[in-house]
Amino acid sequence: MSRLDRSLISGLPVFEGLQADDLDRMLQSARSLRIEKETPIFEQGGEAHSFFVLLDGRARVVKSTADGQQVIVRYIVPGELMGIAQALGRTTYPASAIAVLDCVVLAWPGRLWPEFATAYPTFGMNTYKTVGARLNDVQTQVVEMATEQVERRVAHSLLRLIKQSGRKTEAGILIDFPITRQDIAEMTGTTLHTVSRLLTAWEEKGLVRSGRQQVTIKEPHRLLLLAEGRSRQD
Amino acid sequence: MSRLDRSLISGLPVFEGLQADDLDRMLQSARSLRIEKETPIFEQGGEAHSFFVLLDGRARVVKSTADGQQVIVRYIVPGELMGIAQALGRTTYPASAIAVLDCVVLAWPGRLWPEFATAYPTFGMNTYKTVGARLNDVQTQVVEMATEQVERRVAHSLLRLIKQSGRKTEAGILIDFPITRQDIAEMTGTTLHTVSRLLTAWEEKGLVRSGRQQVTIKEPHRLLLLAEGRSRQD
DNA sequence: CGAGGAGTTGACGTTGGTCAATAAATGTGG
DNA sequence: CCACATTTATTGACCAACGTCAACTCCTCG
Repeated sequence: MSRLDRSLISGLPVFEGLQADDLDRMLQSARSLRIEKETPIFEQGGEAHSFFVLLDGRARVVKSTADGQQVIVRYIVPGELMGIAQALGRTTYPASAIAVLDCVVLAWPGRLWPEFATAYPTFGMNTYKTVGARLNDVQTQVVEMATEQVERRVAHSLLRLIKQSGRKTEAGILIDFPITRQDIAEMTGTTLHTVSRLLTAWEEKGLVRSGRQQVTIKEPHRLLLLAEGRSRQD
Repeated sequence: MSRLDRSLISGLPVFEGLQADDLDRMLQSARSLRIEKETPIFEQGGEAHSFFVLLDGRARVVKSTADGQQVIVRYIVPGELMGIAQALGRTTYPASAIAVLDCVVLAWPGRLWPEFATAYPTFGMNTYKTVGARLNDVQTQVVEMATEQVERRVAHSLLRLIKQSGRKTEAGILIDFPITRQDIAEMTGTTLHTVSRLLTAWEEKGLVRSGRQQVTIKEPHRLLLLAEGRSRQD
């Protein structure tokens, strides 16, 4: 089996502050996996056998209800942790992760978590910082869902997406992975119909440009005004 | 200053697995505080100087938007941690906590967190377990807000409240602290009007009994059916 | 070239929010 | 202990946001 090079992870925020030989030792227990587009990386309710760092591609984290409805909790971009149930004392995954594009991930056996946390306290702290940020994100999302109406929620979601995963183009900032109306609906608690109507309305106003499985924000600033609810009437 | 006795905390889940002398040492750096009803314990955006265990009373954790709207993120009952920003690498509190009743809390200086986590790893793990449970809770709440309509959300909220804070009475299970229609609305992302209408409707069906600042669930099972969306038509 | 996935758009109805008025309970000061 | 203010709750009338249903178009892939 080919050795994993330290340079794969040395630049990532989660591994910041770790010594070169720490990184090497951590990599010795890692496996690298390729996951094909639209296949699951781990599944809700399944035993939390591994935790992961996404090296390449994009993943979406999805939580489903008993009756089959689902919500996209977040998107994961390269460099980010996922599936860290073990770090939170869980034995099963609370959500599923699905590759949005072909992905490369590093996977560590979940049972190594306690050793890692004590052997590399910086890594532990960095991980918990991530957890803290995510907890805050999802709480913010609850607040948005409770207080904002659909138009603002969708606007906020798009802004978050370009912040995390935007690529500058001539036309504006492109969300850098395929995303459908349905996906946006599942992130914001609405229907693909409403998302479609919003996007066409915004397109007419020159805020966005959208097509099949892609959205470009042409005027982030004006979309932000809309998201914040200033920008009285159209 | 009076010494704090180990029996204050020895039975609490967060301190499970710790030695008696560990508990004693931890208590040496704790202060005990009384907080009056309706006053803040810590405030959103404020410097995270301390973390807390609630010993007596009830607290509500509230997150507000820039424009003053607020959402009740959760209620805290005796024995639970709160304000653990430091454990998640945060320097400010992401939400406020307000005493719902007169409260007694133990407070530790936030800067002690790193020492605690290394000196008492069990405590650290227990804390992160709590964080994991809360992250899961709030993600579940997002799913509910995205997929369920108001009636079911309110039903779910009440069920969660009696689970966490219910007291058996002759009439049914009482939510064991003062809670207004407005509070329930802020937990579920609706208005006090809608909550009022729902409660009176449920009262007519014999599911609950409610009055000023109090709610009793008479038939938890039937309310659960309603929350789960089985129980077709009325 | 055909099938299936993604998107658009119109018509319609319902949920639940907004506005407003009133009542009931609690607290406060004289 | 009573008068009055304040907080909490109830209820009706109205209507808008947005979900549902349905039909149709346009891509893309095999």
